[in-house]
Amino acid sequence: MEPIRREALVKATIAEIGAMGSLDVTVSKIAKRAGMSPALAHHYFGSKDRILLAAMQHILTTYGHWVRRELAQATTPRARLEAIIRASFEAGNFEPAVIAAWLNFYVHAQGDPGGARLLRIYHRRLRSNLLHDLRPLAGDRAEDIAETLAALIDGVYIRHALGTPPDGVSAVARVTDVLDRLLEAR
Amino acid sequence: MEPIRREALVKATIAEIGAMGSLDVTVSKIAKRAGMSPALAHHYFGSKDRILLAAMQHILTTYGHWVRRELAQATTPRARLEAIIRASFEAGNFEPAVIAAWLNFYVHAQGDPGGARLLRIYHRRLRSNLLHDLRPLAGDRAEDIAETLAALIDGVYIRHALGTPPDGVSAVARVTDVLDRLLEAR
DNA sequence: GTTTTTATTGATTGACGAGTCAATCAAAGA
DNA sequence: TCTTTGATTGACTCGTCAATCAATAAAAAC
Repeated sequence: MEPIRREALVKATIAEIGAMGSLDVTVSKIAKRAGMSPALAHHYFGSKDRILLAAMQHILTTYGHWVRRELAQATTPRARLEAIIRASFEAGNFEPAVIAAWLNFYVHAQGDPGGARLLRIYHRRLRSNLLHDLRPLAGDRAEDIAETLAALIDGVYIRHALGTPPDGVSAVARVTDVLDRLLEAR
Repeated sequence: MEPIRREALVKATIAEIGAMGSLDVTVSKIAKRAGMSPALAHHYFGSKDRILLAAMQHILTTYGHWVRRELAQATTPRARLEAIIRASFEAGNFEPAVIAAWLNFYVHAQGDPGGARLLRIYHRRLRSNLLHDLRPLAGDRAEDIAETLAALIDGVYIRHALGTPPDGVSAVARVTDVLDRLLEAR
């Protein structure tokens, strides 16, 4: 029973965050959405913070799946880089719930050590993924380019998430274009 | 008396946001920090949202000053572009309070129309500033480059604000480097 | 068939915070 | 001097929400 309830709560949490557009989300609403009493949510997670953290973790895990799925189809370093970029702009990332969760994640990472830890993991993973395939293409400029690409991915994501209507395809095009310019440069 | 109180409240709000690391900030705490009763804060601003909005506006205004100050010393389009970039990574932007305010600003922009409006203004201003000096250098590629630079600035800012210790100088270097690569490319 | 364990909830508590209001205080006019 | 007006506050209301707990139902173990 426990794993079922936990999963239901995590999904309900993400949905609720999406509906509210912020982390100002009540345990009661989450529980109701998951079809149980607020008390039961506390029973399984102990506290509201733990529920939110589990939701963040779930989103990162899902993102990890996308990266691996895209990577599986790529062979050359260049193709693998594009795969990583494509995973970052997967349509699922622009679901309102996911956008809201990411933004709030950023906020939470300032104070909550658990959130900060998760964010560091995401940063490190993205960086090392990029680095692995940049090395053979850019040599000792790889680290610098990786940092730039990572920042660009975050920036483009935020702009698509907030301002312009989300468009994964053009987002990928923008980042890959910069990638190519940086690679061709001496 | 009114303008004095309003300014004190806005400053106290920013300080309090910085101290708390989030927009979960109480009117009471703000008022106490500004040396007055909570009731008085309501008297002058009407509601908590208005106080927060005024704080955001204040941050954007300050940023605008920095841009103009940097621009005043630049003559060539290339120098002006660098000035805009430099303003975005001014040390003041990395004050914990300002970082917290920006991040929360992003979150709020999702739901609150006032916040969304302010964010649009910031986006448009940055874009048109960049565009103005990119046109003579990049012709019809200017719009595309402006969009990329804007995203990169946001992305680099967030990474410096959250992860790596903030370093305005290297942030500026990273963005200007990309700018140059994009300009030199055919 | 009885006991133990697990799942579940309704009701409640305790804290906190936004916004209101009536009452004071002080200065500025008349 | 009397009065009006703006500044200011303490006390209060009302709502919300996380967390607790005692009680019940159901299943598992013995």
